[in-house]
Amino acid sequence: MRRMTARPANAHQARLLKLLRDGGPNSRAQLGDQVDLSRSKLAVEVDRLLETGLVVADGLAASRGGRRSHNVRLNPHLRFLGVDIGATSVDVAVTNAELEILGHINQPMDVREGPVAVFEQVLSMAAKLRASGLAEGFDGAGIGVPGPVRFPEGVPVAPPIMPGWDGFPVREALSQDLGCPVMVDNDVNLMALGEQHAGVARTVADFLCVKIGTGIGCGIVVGGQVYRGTTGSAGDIGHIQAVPDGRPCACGNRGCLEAHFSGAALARDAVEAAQQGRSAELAARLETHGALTAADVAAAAAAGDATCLDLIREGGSRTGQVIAGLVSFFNPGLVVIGGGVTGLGHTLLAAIRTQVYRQSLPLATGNLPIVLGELGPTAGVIGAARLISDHLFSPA
Amino acid sequence: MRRMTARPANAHQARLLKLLRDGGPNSRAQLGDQVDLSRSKLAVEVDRLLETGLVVADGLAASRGGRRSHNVRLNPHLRFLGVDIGATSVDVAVTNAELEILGHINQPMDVREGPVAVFEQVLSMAAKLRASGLAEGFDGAGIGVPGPVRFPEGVPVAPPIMPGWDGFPVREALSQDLGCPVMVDNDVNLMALGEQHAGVARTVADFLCVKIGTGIGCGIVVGGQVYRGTTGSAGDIGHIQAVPDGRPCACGNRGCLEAHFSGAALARDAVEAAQQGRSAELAARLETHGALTAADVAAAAAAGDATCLDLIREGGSRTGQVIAGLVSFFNPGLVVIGGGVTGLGHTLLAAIRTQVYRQSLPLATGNLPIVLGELGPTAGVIGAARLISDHLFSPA
DNA sequence: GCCTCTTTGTCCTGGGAGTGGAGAAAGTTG
DNA sequence: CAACTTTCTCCACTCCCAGGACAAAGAGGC
Repeated sequence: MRRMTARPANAHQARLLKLLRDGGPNSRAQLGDQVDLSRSKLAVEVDRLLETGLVVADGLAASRGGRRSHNVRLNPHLRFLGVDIGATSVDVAVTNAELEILGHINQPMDVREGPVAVFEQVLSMAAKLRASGLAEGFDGAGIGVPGPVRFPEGVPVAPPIMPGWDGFPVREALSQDLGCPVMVDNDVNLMALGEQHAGVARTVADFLCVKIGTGIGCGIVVGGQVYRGTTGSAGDIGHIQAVPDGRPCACGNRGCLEAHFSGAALARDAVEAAQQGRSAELAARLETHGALTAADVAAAAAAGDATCLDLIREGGSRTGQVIAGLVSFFNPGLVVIGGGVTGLGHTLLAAIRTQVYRQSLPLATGNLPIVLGELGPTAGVIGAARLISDHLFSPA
Repeated sequence: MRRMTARPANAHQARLLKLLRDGGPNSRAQLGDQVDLSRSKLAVEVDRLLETGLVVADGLAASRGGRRSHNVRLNPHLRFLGVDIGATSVDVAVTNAELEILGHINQPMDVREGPVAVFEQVLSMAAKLRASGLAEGFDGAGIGVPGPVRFPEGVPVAPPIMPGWDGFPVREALSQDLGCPVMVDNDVNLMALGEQHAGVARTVADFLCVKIGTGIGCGIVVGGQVYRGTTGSAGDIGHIQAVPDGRPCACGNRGCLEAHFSGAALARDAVEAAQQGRSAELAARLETHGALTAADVAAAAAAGDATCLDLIREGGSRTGQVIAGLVSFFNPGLVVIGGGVTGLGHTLLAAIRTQVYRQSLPLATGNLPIVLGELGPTAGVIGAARLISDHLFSPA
C-alpha cells in the first residue's frame, strides 16, 4: 500500500485532525461544535481532508434528534511506529492514527552496543509487527532515546549512558530505513507526552514527569508543550546533588541523586545487603539468579522484607527531597512518577510524598497530586506516536 | 489631558505597536520590512493606529536612496507608571511608551505596614512625579510585589513576608485610585521582564533571573514568556533546602536557602561576626550605625575584610549549589543574578559560578553565561512598565 | 400513516478584506 | 537635467467566508 504523505494545508485542518485523533470518529456537526468555523467553511475543509485520504467517511452517526450526521474518522490504515529505547531494553509498538496501540513488543537490549546494532534490532522488531499483519507500512515514527537530543535535528548530544551515539543522525538514518518521517526526543519527554495524551496528565497544562529507571530524568511540560531547554538537556535531574559529599557518581561529582537512587543504584544496594546478610530474602534471590535488580527489591519488599522497605523508603526520601526543590521552583499542577522503579509502588510514592509535602511551601503543594503514571511501559511508545502525529498533523 | 484608552484592534496592530515600542520611531517602509503584510494593508493598519491616537506622525525619515519616508512613533504623551514594592523600599518610575525612564523615585518603606499604607505612599510618590511635569496622567501601571500573585486577578496569595496582603485586590484598588489599567506581578518576574526588555537577556528565549534581596526568588522565562506556575508561586526558591538540618527558617523547615543567604541572613551573620570580634571592620560599622546590612558587608569586603569575604563566598556557594540544581533541571540559556545583594559583586558571582560549573553537567553549563543584571534597581520598574505595555498593546 | 418539529447538509449570494499593479510623488546620483 | 530609487496612494480584481434559503433525513405525537 502506498503510504499517506499528505499534511494539513492550514491550521484549521490541523485542528480537525487533532480533534479526530483525540476524540475518535466524529460527525461533521460535532466537529462544528468544537471549532469556530461556519458550516460552509467546515464542510470545505473536511472535504479537502477527505480528498487527501487522511480522513475517510465512517457511516452514519446516531441521531441527535433530527437528521443523522455522516461520521468522519482518521484513515484506519494509517500506522505510526513508536520506539522507546531504554538503557537495557527496547519497546516498539504500532498504533493507528488515534494512537491506540495495536501491537507492542519489548526486548532486552543494551543501548551501549551503539546505534547501528540497536537500529538493526528495532527494524527487525518493526518488521515482525508488520509481518503479523498489523501494518503494511508506517506513515511516521517517533523514537525516544535515553539521553539529551538536539530536537530540531533529531540528534543525540553528549549522552552520558550512550557512548557511540553522540551526534549520530538518528532521525535521518531511521527515516531512510523506514521510508517515513521520523521525530526523535528524549525518552522522558515522550513518557510525559504519553501520560498527557492518554494517562493521568490529560487535563493539566503544567506538570512534571519523573522517570526513575536505570537513570533518573524528568519531563517538563509547560502550557501543554514539552519544554526541552536551550541545549535539549532540560529535565536532567539525575545529577542534582541529593547528598552532600555522598557517593561518587559516574559524572565525577559526589552525592548525585542517581548515585543514591535509581535502578542501577538500587541493584547495587540490594547485592550489598544480601552479601552482608541483612536480608535473607535478597540473599536467596541472589543465590538463584546470580544477580539482583530493582524488581527483586520490589518483590522482597512486597513479601515484607524490612531491609528492602528501608532501601525503598530511603531512596524515595532522597528523590522526594530533589522533587521538593523542583516543586518549589516550578510550581507544577501535577507530578507523575514513572519508569521501571514504579514496581516499588506505594511504598516509594509515600516516601516521596512525605518529603515533598514536608519541604515545599503549602501554596505549591496545597493542591498538588503526586501520582504514579497510568500507562506503565506503554507511556513511552504512546508518547512517541504522539510526537510524530503532532508533527504530521501540523501545517507543513 | 484625556488619557488614551484605545487598544489595538487586531494582532497586526499589536505587532506594530510592539515594534514601535522596542525599536523607537520607524518609517512605514521599515515597519513593512519587519512584518509580513502588503503595503496597502500596512498603510491601512498604520492609519487606524494614527486615528486611535496611540501612534503619531513624526516627521520625515532619512532617505534610503529615494523618496523620504514619513516616520511614525508611539504617542510621546503616553505615560506608564512602574511600581516595584520591595520588602524594605518602594521604587516608582514614570516611563514613556517606549519604556524609557523619565523619572524614578526610591523610598524606604516596610511592606509589612500593609497595603493601605503602602499604596498611600505609592500614590504620593506618583503624584510627586506627576507634579514635576513628567506626566499629566498615566495610561497604565505595572506593579510588582514581593510574593506570589494570582496573576489573572492581580491578587497576592499567601505571601509569607507580606502579612495583611493576602487576598487584597491590588489590581482593582490601584486601578481605581490611578484611573488607569493596572497589572500586578511578582517582583522577581518583573525583574526578569526588565532584563529581557532592556538588559542582559534581550536575545535569550529561556533564562532564569535570580534575585537576592531580603529574600530569594527566581524569575523563569520560557520561550520569551514569564512562567508563573499553577498557583503563581513558581520561582519561589528561597525555601529549597540548601543545607540538610541547617538553620531553622521562618517557614518551619530547616536549612532553607533563604535562612543561610539573603539580605536578612547576611545582616544577621554580620552582626554576629562583629559581636564575636571576628571582624574589626564590621564591629566599627555596627558601633556607628547601630545595625548592619548587606551593604555594610559589601563595603567591608571591598576593604578586604577576610571574614566578610568568607561570608559572601559561603553564601554564594550555597546559592550556587541550588542554582546548579535548577540549571540541570531547566537548562537555561542564561542566568542573571540581581537584587540588593548584587552590591557584593564579583566575589559573589565567582562563588556562584564555581559551584554551578562544578556541579552541573557540561552540556547544560557549556555555553551558559552567569552574569549580574545590567539594570540594577531600575530592572523592576522597567519590567513593570513592560508588563502593562504588553497588556495594553495586545488586542482587547 | 401523517403531520410537525428538529437536525444536518448543500448551495448560493453578498460583503469584506487584502493583494498586487499602475502610476504619481519625492529624492538621489552623476 | 536625466535616469534611477524609494515611498506612497489608488484601484480593480480575487478570494474567502459568513450566513440565509432550502432540501434531505429523521424523531415524536396523535
